[in-house]
Amino acid sequence: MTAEKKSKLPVLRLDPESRAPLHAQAEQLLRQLIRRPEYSEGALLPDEVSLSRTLGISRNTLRAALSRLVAEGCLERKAGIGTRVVEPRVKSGVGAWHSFTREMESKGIKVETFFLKASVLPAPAEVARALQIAADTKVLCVDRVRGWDGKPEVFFRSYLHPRLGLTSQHDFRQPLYELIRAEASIVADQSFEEFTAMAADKPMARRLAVRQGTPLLRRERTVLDTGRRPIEFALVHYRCDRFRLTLNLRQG
Amino acid sequence: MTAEKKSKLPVLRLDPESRAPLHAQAEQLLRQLIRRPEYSEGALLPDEVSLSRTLGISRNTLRAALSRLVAEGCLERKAGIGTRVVEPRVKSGVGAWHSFTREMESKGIKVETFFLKASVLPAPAEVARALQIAADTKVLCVDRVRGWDGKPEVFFRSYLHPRLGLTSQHDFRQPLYELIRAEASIVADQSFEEFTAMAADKPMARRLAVRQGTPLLRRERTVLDTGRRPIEFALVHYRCDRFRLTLNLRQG
DNA sequence: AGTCATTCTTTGTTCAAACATTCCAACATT
DNA sequence: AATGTTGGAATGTTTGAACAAAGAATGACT
Repeated sequence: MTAEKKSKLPVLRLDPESRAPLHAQAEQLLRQLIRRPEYSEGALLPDEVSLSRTLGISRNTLRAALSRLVAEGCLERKAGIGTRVVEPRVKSGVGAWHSFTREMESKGIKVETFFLKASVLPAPAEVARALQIAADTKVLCVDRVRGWDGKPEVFFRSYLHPRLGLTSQHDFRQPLYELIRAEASIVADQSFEEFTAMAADKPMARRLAVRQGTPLLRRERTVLDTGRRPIEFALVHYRCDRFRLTLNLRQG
Repeated sequence: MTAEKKSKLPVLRLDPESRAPLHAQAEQLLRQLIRRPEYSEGALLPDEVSLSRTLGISRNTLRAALSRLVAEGCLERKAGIGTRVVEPRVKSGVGAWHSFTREMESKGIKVETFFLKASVLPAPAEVARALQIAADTKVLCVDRVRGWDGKPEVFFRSYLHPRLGLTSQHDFRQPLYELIRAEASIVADQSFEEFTAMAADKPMARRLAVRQGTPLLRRERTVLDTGRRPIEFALVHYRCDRFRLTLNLRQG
């Protein structure tokens, strides 16, 4: 038996008096809906056909509202599965990196990955905390650079949990998550994230081919597996002049 | 006669071989299109009906692509006018604050503004640089708090250029840009911005009704007038638990 | 000349319908 | 038990159509 409960159809009613468009009203109702406790734990929403019938609007109109909530990071849709509320953690609005790569490619940008080096070293305190291991446990640290048109744009440093059994002998030119998936765990699309602004120090400036002191965006990211155990702690640095942060109101 | 040229229909062709959805392909083509010089200065795009015919897709499918570019800030649509390319300057991803207020209200959130205090003081170095005035020139500093449901969410500190002729006697409970507009300049929708993460110090914690040390988002914003002269330098502080930053690739 | 109503162009909204794709679960087969 | 197949349920894609609303241009009237 699954932990997923099929949710009963909630009572939702639009205001026929309002001059606001139906998709806007639906969006607002959905916002209220997913703030309710029964939806706050990543539960599945009713399917689109039922929901549109409940609201008395067409499926297209409902989907317009849903799409905006998805774009905002409040909801997540999967074909064949359903629509679920994204857990209100400190989560990326961007989603996992591999989906970002896909998104880039859909925009006609071919992302290239360069492997720099892999080394085994005692976990720094911050890394040990994120991976839930004892400090100074040996972890694998992989440095990579991504970019396009031959120019580096993003620097990745990944600390991988020892449980994965990866060594510096593996081929890190292929996508990291393929490697992890092949090796052991299933990567869950969950992560805790944090952004900070900083200036490029000397090694970082070299890696990204920018001048020292260039503004960078530092992103910390902890990726979990399906059992909610930490798999990877990543430090990612973006060039501020190539990436943009936008501010959104958080739900709930 | 207007400076607007009605643009000729550009030649755009989708790839019938591609397995990518039509709306994604259209989005990609539009991205290339608006990067061309004839569209880089805020020119009007061809109307939706013609464009959809040119692309060989339905108007609905085209609009899906357009809507994403609008949401991203690349395009701007107005009923009765058309769709124009947004100028690719270093511009807020959020747009001007008053539009954010409007957006909030469209979501059913009534934004309230509280005026705290206005004082005249010598410009700190950072402020002087942003406003392009000599250090220690007397400037007007206005502190305000915005929020909803009676709870403070955002703290604003605005330093206003002396050229505007505003004094602490003005009524700062009304929207600031109305005041500026009435007083002198025309506010251009242009700004330079920067985000930083920080922890709440004592006075900030009091203003936002949070505990000291709460993570905050600090936003610096310089607003220009139509003549590209600085009007306002604003320091805005958001509660990290209520607002979210998302990462986007910058256009251009 | 100025003002108002009309009309045209353009985006905004909404619907119904059909088919494709993805995933899961149940069943059948080895 | 392991594997393969199939069908159902969900989202994804796309179309055509009609009308609403906003803005600009036109023309009529004062």
